[in-house]
Amino acid sequence: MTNHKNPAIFLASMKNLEVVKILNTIADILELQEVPFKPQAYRRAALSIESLSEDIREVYRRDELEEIPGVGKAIAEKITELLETGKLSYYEKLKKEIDLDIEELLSVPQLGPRKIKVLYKKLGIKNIKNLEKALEKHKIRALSGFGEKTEQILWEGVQFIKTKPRRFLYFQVQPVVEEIRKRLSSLDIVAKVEVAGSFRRGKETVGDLDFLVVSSKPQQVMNFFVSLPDVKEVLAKGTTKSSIRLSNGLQVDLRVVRAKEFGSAMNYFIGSKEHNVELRKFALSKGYTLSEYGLFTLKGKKWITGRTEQEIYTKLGLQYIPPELRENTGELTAALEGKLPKLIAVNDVKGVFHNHTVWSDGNNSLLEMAQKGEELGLKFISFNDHFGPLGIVHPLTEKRLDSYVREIEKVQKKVGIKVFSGLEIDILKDGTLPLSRKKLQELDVVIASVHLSTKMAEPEMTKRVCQAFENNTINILGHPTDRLLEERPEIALNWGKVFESARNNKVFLEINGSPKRMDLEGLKVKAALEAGCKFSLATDAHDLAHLPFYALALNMARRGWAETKDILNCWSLSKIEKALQK
DNA sequence: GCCGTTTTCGGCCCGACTGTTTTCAGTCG
Repeated sequence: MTNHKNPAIFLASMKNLEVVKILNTIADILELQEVPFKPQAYRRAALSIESLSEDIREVYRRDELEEIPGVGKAIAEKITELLETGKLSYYEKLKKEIDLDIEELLSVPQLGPRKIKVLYKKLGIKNIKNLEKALEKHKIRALSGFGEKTEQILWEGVQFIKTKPRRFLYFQVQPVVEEIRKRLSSLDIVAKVEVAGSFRRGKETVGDLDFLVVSSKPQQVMNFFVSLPDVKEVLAKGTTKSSIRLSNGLQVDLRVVRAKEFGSAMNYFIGSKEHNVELRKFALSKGYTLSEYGLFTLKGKKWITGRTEQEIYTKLGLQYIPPELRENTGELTAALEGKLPKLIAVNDVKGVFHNHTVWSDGNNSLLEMAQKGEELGLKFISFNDHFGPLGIVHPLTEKRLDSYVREIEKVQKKVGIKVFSGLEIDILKDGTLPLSRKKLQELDVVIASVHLSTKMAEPEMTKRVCQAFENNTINILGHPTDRLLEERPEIALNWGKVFESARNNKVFLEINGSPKRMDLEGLKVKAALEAGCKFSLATDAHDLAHLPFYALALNMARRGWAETKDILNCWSLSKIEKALQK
């Protein structure tokens, strides 16, 4: 589990993403040129590199590029050229050959490589601008293979990406999921309803929603589905598969299946696509073929199983893989070797860290928050109101700190759960904290976060954070990337160094469940875990209503392969207190 | 271009829906 040998992890390195993007564009171009099979190869390589948990330059330095799955001699040579010279002659050559903005055109719904090729050849369309003009002049319906309807769809597609809705927050679609589930369940003809897709995998944002229904009357279910309230547009309607778009822009897909197909259909619909592709290949290697209709023998296509997901994985000789792990980041190999982690469940969480009150920028009192925590069945709650320089909303000051701590002691006497005193303190520009070591040691839980001067370059920001760790008064690094989903990018950090320093200085990395933060996310949790780090789950609550956010943090911990031994919140109170001593 | 518990050659995940067709190609998930 632990891999301390190589701390030089550099997640989501710009270099990695650069390489990924070029490999994917090469695949796009080759697809356009109708080169068989190569596009897949480039995409597979790109995907592996995308989920790499270290800087590809490190892999290159060790001369291990060809050990990346999907990277062989030819692609390794291309990556080498790219890393050594910053350019790739093969890529430049391909770009010249096609001379159009393939990436942009592919982003138009219903427009793929084949149509793009025709549009280019017949009308010289190179980008969306050209496309829109041709659509306006109704030039496209005249082309063979195209028609009035296609023209209409492409027009809508172009308009759609102009006002393209962002990805939706998990938290934001949660009530939509419940509403649709409730409505579908209310039908007598529906035997079973489940949500699949990236929502089911617990991703922090989702592009669309996928529902699966068991019913013997599919047509009736479809009629009901496309006439749900709030449907703005019906994108497709068939006997087993339909798609709608809600007025907020969220697309919802529905598939109706038979009971004996339910497991295989769930598996297919939960994805991820990359996981499915690998699983199907794996099935082939075992003499089976897997589709949404079930697991069949390769010869004779005899139905083997498909009623439940568990049966499919078992039949293939694999451990059951929980949806959160299905991202093709090594779960298949682990399942084959029986080495999947035992993921934490909501009942494993004994309490919550990082809660704000009226003492800084929260809406409720210490007592109200503690009582609500008790009501939720928690065993402890940690108060971490803001402490820092100007720029933070209504922070605690040194003057008010003593009365804050005394107030927390009073609250402790009034509730039946453990109440920890603490702060969320700013990490200043130079890596110091705006409060003395002595004062900090009087508190139970010190969370330190970056709030100000967030645009620092990577080396300086890394130094700033690691230096703060080395002062040895910090228990937890708050919202480590400082990102806000769809709003604000991550701060620039060398994650390998940060993880290493956190491990050495016994600083827990926060998994912050505030819906817009969801920080750290799964892939980084996994990388930090491999570097030997431990974590704390945070609500970042500023209101009573925010206390349940730890369930969202839990999603990310699960996606990051974390177990109870890795998460502070799951430990006994005495063990927590010991771990927090500085 | 990659890869191997049928393989170093000959495969490469699978099926629904739609539009333009007159039996299928393209796109999507």
